[in-house]
Amino acid sequence: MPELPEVETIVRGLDKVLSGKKISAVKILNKKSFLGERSEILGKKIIAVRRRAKYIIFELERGKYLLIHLKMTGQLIWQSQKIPNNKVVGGHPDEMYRRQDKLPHKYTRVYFEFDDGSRLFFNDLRVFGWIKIVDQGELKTLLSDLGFEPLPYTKNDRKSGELLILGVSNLNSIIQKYPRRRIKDLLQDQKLIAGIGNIYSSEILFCAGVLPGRAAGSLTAREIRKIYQSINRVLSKAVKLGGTSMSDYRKVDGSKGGYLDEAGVYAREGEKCRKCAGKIKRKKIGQRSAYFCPHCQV
DNA sequence: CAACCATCCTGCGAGC
DNA sequence: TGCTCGCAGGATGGTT
Ligand SMILES: [Zn+2]
Repeated sequence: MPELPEVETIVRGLDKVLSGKKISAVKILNKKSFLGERSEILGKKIIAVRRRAKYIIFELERGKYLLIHLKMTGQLIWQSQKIPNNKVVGGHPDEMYRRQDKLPHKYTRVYFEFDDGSRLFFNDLRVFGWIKIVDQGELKTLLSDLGFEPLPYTKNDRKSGELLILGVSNLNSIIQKYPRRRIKDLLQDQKLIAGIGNIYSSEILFCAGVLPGRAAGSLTAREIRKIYQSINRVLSKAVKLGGTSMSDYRKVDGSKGGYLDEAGVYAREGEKCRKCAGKIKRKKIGQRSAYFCPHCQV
């Protein structure tokens, strides 16, 4: 669920509040959601929180890491002990979660307690997500197959350096290498470009004016440039809005809503296109719904 | 090689 | 009311 903008948002928030805190307890409410021996992280400090693709990485003391994937419905909420309104929320904005009041609730699978009494809750309705204890070697292995990071200057894994950032020439090479694959599928392939999922692939292609089912090899140089620009525009706008995750909590905070309020096509089947008078269509591409405007996209 | 399928889970809304 | 079906922001491993 959460894609790059949502993961980036939660990572920025958590890095601020968790850096320097010591893990004093780990409560595992669902065994499938936590992989590893919990004693390996008890008493350890969190040095930093960052991400690579849609993976969240907690760097701990003495070469240990917590690797987290939110998958479809994962959500992280940090809450201070003294001021419950002082919180950081990110991940899935599912309605189910909004109906729950106190934490932990029925979808909380794991939570952490820190030395200052604050807590971090991992909620995950569908139990696809997980938290895994790894060392540096395992971390590297698990992340080794990931492709380019689409956005520059975000908080991805700095140690891997600038080589990770997607440039227009990289996009060209990818398209040349897989000319028969559909462009939406390429954009979502984590081994090629890391962090784009089902919302933003549709949004990017709407922005670029390209139909999601187009074979990569049929794209003109101009269209490829437009797609490249759209990747940057759509994702950076979503990051600015805090992803799609936090609208509910943002309303509580009196601030603005998330990206989905402004989505051009995603989950808007049958609704009016924002650029023309036509209606948004939905079509299965690679077993997932692709949304597009048949008039604005060619 | 690309497209399709099932799988891991839980819940919602539409239609009968 | 109760049932089935399709759907949901991910990723993997298998088969045509
Ligand atoms: Zn249109």
